[in-house]
Amino acid sequence: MSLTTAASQAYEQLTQELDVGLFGAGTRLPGERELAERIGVSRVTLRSALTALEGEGRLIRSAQRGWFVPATVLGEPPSTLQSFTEMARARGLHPTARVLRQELRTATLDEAERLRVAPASSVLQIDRLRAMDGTPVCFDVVVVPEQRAPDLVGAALENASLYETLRELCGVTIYRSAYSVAASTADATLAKMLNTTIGAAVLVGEETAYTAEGIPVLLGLNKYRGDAYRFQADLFRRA
Amino acid sequence: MSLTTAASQAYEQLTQELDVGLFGAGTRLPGERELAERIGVSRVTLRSALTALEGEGRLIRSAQRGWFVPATVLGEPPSTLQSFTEMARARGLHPTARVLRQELRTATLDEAERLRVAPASSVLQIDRLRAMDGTPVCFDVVVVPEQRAPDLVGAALENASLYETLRELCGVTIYRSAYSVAASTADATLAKMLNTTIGAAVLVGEETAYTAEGIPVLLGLNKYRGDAYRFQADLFRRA
DNA sequence: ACACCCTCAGACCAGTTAGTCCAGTAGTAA
DNA sequence: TTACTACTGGACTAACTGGTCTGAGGGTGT
Repeated sequence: MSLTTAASQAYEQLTQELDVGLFGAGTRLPGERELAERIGVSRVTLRSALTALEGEGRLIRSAQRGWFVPATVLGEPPSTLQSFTEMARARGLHPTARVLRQELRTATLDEAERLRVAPASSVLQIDRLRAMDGTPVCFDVVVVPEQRAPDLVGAALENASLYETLRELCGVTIYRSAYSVAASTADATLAKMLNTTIGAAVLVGEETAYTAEGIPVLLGLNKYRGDAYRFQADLFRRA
Repeated sequence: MSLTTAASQAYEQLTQELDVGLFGAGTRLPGERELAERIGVSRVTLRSALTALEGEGRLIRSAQRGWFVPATVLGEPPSTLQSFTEMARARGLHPTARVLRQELRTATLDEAERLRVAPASSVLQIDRLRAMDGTPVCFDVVVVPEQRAPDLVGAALENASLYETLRELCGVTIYRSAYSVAASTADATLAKMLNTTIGAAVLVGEETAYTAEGIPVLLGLNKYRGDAYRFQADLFRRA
């Protein structure tokens, strides 16, 4: 407290005033000039204190507008597209992916339509079994037109993130995905793969992924163990 | 990309709201004054953001009339969220809702926390059984704090849309919902209600709905027959 | 003596804000 | 039709904000 420097004095006083709740959450602080005068330091010194508080996340700066007390946000991340790999990492788990199949074939009529490519053109199908910390969680089928990602055909996808590989190897960045999920139950084959029982709940996700230009580049079918996965999103209601 | 200037902040928010389809294609945006207030920015700043969006062709300006979302040019699949009622209408089916329970009780600790109200404060619980053309499809539990929607307690909710009732009767408009879905199976009670078998696939949705100000006003739990409902959403990747 | 760092007051800039006034639009009632 | 009213975007102003830079004072250590 009896630190002699003006900067730390300003810092201390601001910290205390924030602790006490003198400035309500989400509100704007008084202007720098006014604050500086009240605390009894110059604006330059005041700013160094404010910047320090910003570094600690206790204040938010907005140029030409003012300093704001962060509003207590307890909200989840907004409707963002998170890949399996990213989600696992965010939870501190170790994601793995075993490739069961990776080969070229001709597209079905339905696939060609959804991917907007010529019927019977060449597509790459990839079947993977995905696990977190060794526990199988998801059986995953992906279909990509060869012409939109030619370098993916022979790529090493074992334990790799497909989204990241697409971006780094093929220069294709996924921007938006149309996603739908439904509930189903496991048949014998799936039950064996996911190490669960026949009839167990399964979450089935269908995905069509697009670039920012609106070009469809990927069809996905994910079958998650019902007790191991939860799909999250933010929805907005139309006015 | 997190420029702190107010203009770019407004731009980012508008972009996202356009992305998630908050404003339907071809519709008029709310007035500049209203938009500015909601985004928390002055009208002048808002207009610079709107002008930028216009330059990208994402908005159309019409003097003295308003700002419009261009009608979808390409075959962009506008796979926005379909509410229960909307989905039913889209298929030419007749949606109904039978109220099984509608009474006040005290909130659990968990509910109080999620709704940000005092523990043990009064909440209204509504249980409904929703059907399409007479076929039960969804069992639905909703919890609303009494203080945030006092007029809902005795309201007639039979076959009504809860969101619309909230808005018209209580002046509460839902802006965003944090939604999560998981797969499960039906127990005896649920199987009987949904007219299906024990062990059948069930899609369980959990919702926390917020106003534009970020105040949580509603907790929802929906249990859909797995063979009768499919959850759809567009997801976006954060830049 | 000197160099160095902290602090200060001041000035200027560009972005932001609240506010006012205007002209065109749309809907309604006479 | 006509007149009226409420609302819309368009334009502009004056005041204010943080961001940046300058030059001067005042300590401290060498």
